[in-house]
Amino acid sequence: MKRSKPLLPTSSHVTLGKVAAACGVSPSTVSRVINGTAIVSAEKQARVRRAVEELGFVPNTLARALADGRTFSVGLVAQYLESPFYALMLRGIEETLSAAGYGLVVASGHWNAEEEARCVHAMRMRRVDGIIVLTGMLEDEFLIELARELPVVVTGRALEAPGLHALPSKDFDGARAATRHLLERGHARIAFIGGDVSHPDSHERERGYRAALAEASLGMDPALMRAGDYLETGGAAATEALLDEGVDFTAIFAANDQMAAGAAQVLYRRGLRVPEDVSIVGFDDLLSTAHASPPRTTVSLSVAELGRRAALAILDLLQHRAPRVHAPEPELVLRQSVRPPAPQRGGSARSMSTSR
Amino acid sequence: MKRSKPLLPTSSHVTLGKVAAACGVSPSTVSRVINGTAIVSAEKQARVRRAVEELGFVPNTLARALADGRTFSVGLVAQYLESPFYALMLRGIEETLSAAGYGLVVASGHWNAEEEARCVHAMRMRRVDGIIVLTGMLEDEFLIELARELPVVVTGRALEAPGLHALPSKDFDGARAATRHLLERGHARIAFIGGDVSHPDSHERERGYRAALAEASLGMDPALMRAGDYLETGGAAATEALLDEGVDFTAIFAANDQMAAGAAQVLYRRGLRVPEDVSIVGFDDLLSTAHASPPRTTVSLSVAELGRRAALAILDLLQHRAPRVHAPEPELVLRQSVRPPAPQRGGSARSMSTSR
DNA sequence: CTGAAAGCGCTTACAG
DNA sequence: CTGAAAGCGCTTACAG
Repeated sequence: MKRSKPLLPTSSHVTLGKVAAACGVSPSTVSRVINGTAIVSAEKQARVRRAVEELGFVPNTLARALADGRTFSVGLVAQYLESPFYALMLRGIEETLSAAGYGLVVASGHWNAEEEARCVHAMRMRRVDGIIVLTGMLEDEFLIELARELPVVVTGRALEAPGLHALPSKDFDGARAATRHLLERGHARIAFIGGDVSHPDSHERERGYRAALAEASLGMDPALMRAGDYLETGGAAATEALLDEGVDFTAIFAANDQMAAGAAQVLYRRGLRVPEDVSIVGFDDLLSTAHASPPRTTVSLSVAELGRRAALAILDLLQHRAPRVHAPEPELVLRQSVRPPAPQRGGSARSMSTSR
Repeated sequence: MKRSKPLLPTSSHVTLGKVAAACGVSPSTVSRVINGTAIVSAEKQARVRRAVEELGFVPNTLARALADGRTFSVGLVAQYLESPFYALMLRGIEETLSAAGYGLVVASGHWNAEEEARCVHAMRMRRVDGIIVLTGMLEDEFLIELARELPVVVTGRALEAPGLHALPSKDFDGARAATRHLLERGHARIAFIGGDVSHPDSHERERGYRAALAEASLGMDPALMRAGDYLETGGAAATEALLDEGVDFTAIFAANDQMAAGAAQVLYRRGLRVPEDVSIVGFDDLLSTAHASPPRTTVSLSVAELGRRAALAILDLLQHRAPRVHAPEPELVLRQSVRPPAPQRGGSARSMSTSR
């Protein structure tokens, strides 16, 4: 059984000129039928299409870009590509851009302004039509100036400037909702594990926690507030400290899911059960959070959808339309890591941990 | 306080020609100093560099590519970007390519040959210098033909052809090691949850399981072998079936970590503890596996490192060197989800689950 | 060491 | 409706 067509019936060596020669029309005409950019007689259309097919012509986007100034590709400055958070974001972005015929050039800045600037520079050399920046450490001013050169979309911060669209997330609201949830379930001693303070959202998440406590007329206990880094190890370390110092708490609100996972792990190791002994709420709603044991309650940022919207925003900008999109509202996702605190017959996290 | 320099001292509108005009040399000379492609008098070098600096010249990679045929970018055909597995891979690839001055164009094929072929086509229009394909469903023949057009690296399969380098992983060995580990710990009733059968590696992983059992002279019990899909939900469903059907088992070997997470979740929900009641071993060593509660034993494929090597391989190919790299050896990572089976005082998974 | 010239593969006014 | 021509921003033999 023979194939009627080769599997890969295309060649990069065939040029528009050769196609033109092959079917006896001018290059201009070939260009026009390929791009549908002008009316061409049906007869020539057919001839051209056949030749394109037969020769396996693969149009050279670079040459096109050089001629008309558009590369149909956008640059993405991410931070840590191995992070499940960026993975979700990337999913949404790639999906949307691909569907619109755009290519995606990615680079990661590792939360370092200089690296991010290098990424931006590399992308400009490649003449991407626009750039999406995922939070990061670049100064607002830098982005504003960049947006004078080409369309820019940035997530995770609020910013207004010509040619620039920002998609800030309501971290404050989300964190407040998470904390309120714990309060409503009867927790009064809620530990907070903060994010990396160099990330702007970590302040907002902490503010949300503080606000909810204040609304409940609960005083702030510094012993309950722990520094973290948005990584599992940070969540684990903070939880260990909490336990080792004998701090009294019945619940933990971690500023992201990765830290919540680290916290859960330490509790597990110390023989404390979630949610029987300690309740936990995280933030972000990573894929793995729903599949933890037990599934963890968290604040969903709809990260993949955020990515989609960032992509839609850059697409708008590229078409000279003002983007209307904004980040999805944070949403509390109830799962099984929260329960009212155990009655105080010596069952707080503290006494259990010290009793071991 | 004023800045001495603007934050973004570059402009895409400055061309090499303008730089040349600005400092009174020919474009050729500017090109030569920028690329260090020929000896230029120190005096002119200095003049050119100053002009480049002052005008904020950003070389146009596209024009360069058109002139000399190299884009310095490579295409990556991934499958599901939101998957933690691809996230790790991407990390390793981007890191290596960036360091070498290459750009990365990503697209996802969603385990669908047609979509993957579309990705490949889009990348060839962009004239990437080479393509990395992460497993996927493209026929071997397709890749072989593609490699005649440009360098290709493919992970997850064994394949030899000119211009192509494959990085198959030893899934069989890994799976056998995982199963042996369970056997050595005294488990005889080991359930196996298989991967998506359309992925080539799932067969190898199943073969490894079978081989280990055979070596231990244990008969194959079909009731212990469950179909999965490499997703948490599949692992959960398989585990539920196992429990509901009252199958007798003391351990589970899941063909990947995501299914292991799903399995653990179901066990948790049914009141079975890991590892006290049931031991679990997964595969891949995703970031979240080390941070599960309890941390799960798994087979590490060193995915990020695999990504790095795939990138090194394409770099070799691009430099007309024969790649020497191969995938890292799978490695059993011992954590806390395995323990010898409980003594048979009615403590098997089966009796516990039915006693609830 | 350096410049003028041709060419990379397209697109797009400009004239029919 | 269609073609010849110029131009996009570089690089690279080719001659000094």
